[in-house]
Amino acid sequence: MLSQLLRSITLIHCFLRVRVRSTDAMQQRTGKTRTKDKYRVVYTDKQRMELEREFQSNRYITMRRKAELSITLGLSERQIKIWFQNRRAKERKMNRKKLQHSQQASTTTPASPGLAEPVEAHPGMSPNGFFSDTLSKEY
DNA sequence: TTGTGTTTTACGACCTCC
DNA sequence: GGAGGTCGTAAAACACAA
Repeated sequence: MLSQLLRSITLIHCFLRVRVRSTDAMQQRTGKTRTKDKYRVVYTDKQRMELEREFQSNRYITMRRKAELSITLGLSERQIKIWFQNRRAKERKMNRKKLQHSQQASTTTPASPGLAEPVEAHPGMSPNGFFSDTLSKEY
């Protein structure tokens, strides 16, 4: 309850801060890929395909694979990390949609146990959604 | 062509683990 | 304390109906 309130406050704060963000200041920071003239880049089909293929074989990329992909695709490790984060978010979103549809379709009949929330393919997940490092730190 | 909805990069705040 | 996770969001890019 209290934590939810705190979270809402921080999100509002984040929102307001982002609204007044200066791209000039952003540009001066190191390691950032957003610049004044390019808010974001569009990845090539090859980059997307390779990232997607890696994602299909493993939802959580290892440090080694990240370094390898960084070289072969010409992206920074940070970009690869964020791509995987966004890709997992996309998958969760799709799963939620599917779940909603299946629940709507079966409002008269209770959903089968197998249709419960699709499991995020991460064995070390703790109950509140966070993980215990086992996978992503392997080499 | 244009208005509108969706998807794709990129980020910050916060959290957990070591 | 740092790395990397989620969540929510901004804004560019894209898709598509009217």
